[in-house]
Amino acid sequence: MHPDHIRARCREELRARRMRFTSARLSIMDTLGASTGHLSAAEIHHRISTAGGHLNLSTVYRTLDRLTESGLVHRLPGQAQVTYGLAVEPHHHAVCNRCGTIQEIPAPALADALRATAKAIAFRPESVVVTGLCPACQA
Amino acid sequence: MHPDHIRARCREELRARRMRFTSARLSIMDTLGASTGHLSAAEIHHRISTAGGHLNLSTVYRTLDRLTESGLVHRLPGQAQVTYGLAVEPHHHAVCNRCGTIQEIPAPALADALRATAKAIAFRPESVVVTGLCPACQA
DNA sequence: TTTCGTGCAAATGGTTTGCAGTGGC
DNA sequence: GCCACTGCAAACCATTTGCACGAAA
Repeated sequence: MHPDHIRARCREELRARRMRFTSARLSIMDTLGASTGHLSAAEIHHRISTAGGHLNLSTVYRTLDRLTESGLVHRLPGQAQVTYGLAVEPHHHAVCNRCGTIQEIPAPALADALRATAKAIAFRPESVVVTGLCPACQA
Repeated sequence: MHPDHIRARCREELRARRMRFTSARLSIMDTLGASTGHLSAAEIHHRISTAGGHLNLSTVYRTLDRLTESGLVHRLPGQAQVTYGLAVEPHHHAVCNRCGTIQEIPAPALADALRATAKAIAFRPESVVVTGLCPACQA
């Protein structure tokens, strides 16, 4: 996603929720936007540091919490640690039970079935995580 | 699942993998079989203790690892802790992002779409976790 | 100026590990 | 008897929390 677009969206969403637009929030959104996959809190912190930024790890955690609550960021529990990604749109993942690799799933087929199934139990779905074995680990 | 059936299956699977049939493994399998939902390591440990059994918590973890590797048990990463359940068959769950409640999803519709989608990326699916908001938390 | 957000450091708690002893095969 | 498995206690490490300072509105 384009940095300017992220900045704009971030500002807008934060304002809508009466949350302040801070550099911590922006740099985390930027970092997530610059990454193709999901990142852990530690990875985000590391990337910001490497890029010359400065942000305390506990602030990363707190900020991710707020952003998750606000719906800007999406949380994905993993085997050992939680990872985060920009909440772009219904976003489906395949997580390998052995090596932990996360890959995106092209959603269309799944989306319809999901909607129907979720409706049956009054559940409002945000994303689907399929766990199993990735191609490499099937050996 | 019936205790005798569990015991038999446990013995059989363990033997097939040259793993020993121990009381720790059996009591964990029993505990999981007696529960309708998934349980955390701590809950399993607590239930065994309450039932008069004795099993060290670290043994519970190690045993669950081995059983998971063996495919007897199924691991489900949650927000704060990992939970485990008997690996009975493609098993689908809806996990609430807010309260963490796990509910089962009647699978049929989802299962077909899943199979097709997974095949496209050569992923071998074991289970599907839908995250979102449960009915109670949609308020 | 009033809150809300952040840095820092210490605490928390689920999970892992080293080592010595025990039980399955 | 051999070696995988277990108990115990200590270590680990991701995440959380308390408090005081600093910055957004």
